[in-house]
Amino acid sequence: MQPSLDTRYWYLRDHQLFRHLDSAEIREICVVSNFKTAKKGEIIYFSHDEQSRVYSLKKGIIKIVELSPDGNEIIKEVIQKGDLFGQISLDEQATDEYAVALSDYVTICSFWIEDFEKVIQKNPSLAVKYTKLVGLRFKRLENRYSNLMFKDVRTRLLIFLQDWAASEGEIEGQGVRLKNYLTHQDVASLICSTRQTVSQLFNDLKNNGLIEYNRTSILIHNLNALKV
Amino acid sequence: MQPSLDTRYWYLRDHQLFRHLDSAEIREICVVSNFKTAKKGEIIYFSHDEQSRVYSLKKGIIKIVELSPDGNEIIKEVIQKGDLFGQISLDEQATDEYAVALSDYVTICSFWIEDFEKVIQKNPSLAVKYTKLVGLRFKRLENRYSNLMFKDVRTRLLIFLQDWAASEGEIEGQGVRLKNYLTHQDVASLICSTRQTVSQLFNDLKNNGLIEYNRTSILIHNLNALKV
DNA sequence: GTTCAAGTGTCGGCTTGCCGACATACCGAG
DNA sequence: CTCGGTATGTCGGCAAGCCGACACTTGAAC
Repeated sequence: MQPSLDTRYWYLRDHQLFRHLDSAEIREICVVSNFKTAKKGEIIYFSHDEQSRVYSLKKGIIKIVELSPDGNEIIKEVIQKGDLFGQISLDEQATDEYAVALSDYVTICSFWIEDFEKVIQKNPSLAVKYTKLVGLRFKRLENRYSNLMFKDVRTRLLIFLQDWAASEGEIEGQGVRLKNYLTHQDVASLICSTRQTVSQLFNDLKNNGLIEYNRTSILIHNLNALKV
Repeated sequence: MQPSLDTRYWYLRDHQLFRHLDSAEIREICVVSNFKTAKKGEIIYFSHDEQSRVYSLKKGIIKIVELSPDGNEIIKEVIQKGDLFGQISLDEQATDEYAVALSDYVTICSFWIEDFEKVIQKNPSLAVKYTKLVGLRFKRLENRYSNLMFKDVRTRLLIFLQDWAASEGEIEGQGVRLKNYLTHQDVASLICSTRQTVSQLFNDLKNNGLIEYNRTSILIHNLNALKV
């Protein structure tokens, strides 16, 4: 069930990638866009047709997951509103990854990479913006990689919390509050550790008075105190 | 000492990124290009001016290195002919990384990212190609990342040898020969391990009759026998 | 309210592979 | 040839953190 052209128009117009285009250009892009919704727990893409697409998250939160050979899941990324995912490198290579909705009311918008390439070809400034976005994602991954190499689990968790707080935290008194949509297992998978270790570290932090938390929310009393 | 415009022209023309451009376009790019050479052991870039550049390796082999907070070096990538490196995300963000020539006769070509952006603006099809190249690097990094998460050191070394053999190996009888320009320390840093462990594993492989090696060359008797 | 599955807390044992220490081998410069 | 610096070989001790096991908590479904 596709939303009306108008709705799509307003979403695209709102996206940092398309903001600077004029309305005729946006309308053109509208035509080749595809919208989809999902609710918590649903798997969002997997099939082959859907692997040749670039996605953008309009609403909600999702995680990108890949299964390891031995069946463990690795979370490659948590995607926020506005982020791009899917075949952002614009090649056709198949992957084993899929996306899972972590919240209700997930809405995503997607393009065939062929269509998207055409759009890029037509809008040089879009080309530059897109290139930079992909580059940014590269940097982010590089960062995770070097953390994994150099920091122990505890430090990785602290960095993870800081990043999370920086991107989504809401200031509350002296501290920062996070809406917690991740399980310990999720966090473990994001920082390359195990459920048990994460659970233990969270309790350490709690006992040291650095955070409060429950299943739905995390309160970091003082961001600076988390600094390594 | 810059090579002649002609030399530059032929190099750029040869690069997969620019191959489809016409000669006038390439000449324009020539003007903003910058060439540099180095020999084994030399450090290639470090300063701030040189961090706002995109590089392409014309000849030789180099490694991209970053120092960890505690002084250990992490090899982020071994760069082969034609590969891009440097500020490929096209932002200005400073990094602590630098490049070291692993062979003699290293030649690199670079662009100011501002210039490069202009080139992209003029040739949006270049943006698509560039994005795909970055995407390739992204995939490679993702792979390393998931290996690091899921495989033990021994397996990572085996995978590393297979990849190396696939990209540079020369068939010799039943096996594959590699020109060995990496020290155990280098290999360790690439697969996230330590010198000692790598040394030990290499000897295991040798004792099991899977490989022969010395400082300058590695012979893998049978690639399939390395398969995990 | 009851039920049940998913998420969390906690405990030891155990393994990997890191680390320091030191010996040895190799190679280019003089 | 000798020297010195770099690369490699090898050992044992040690710690991080993984893993299985199991109990407890929570919240949504009925």
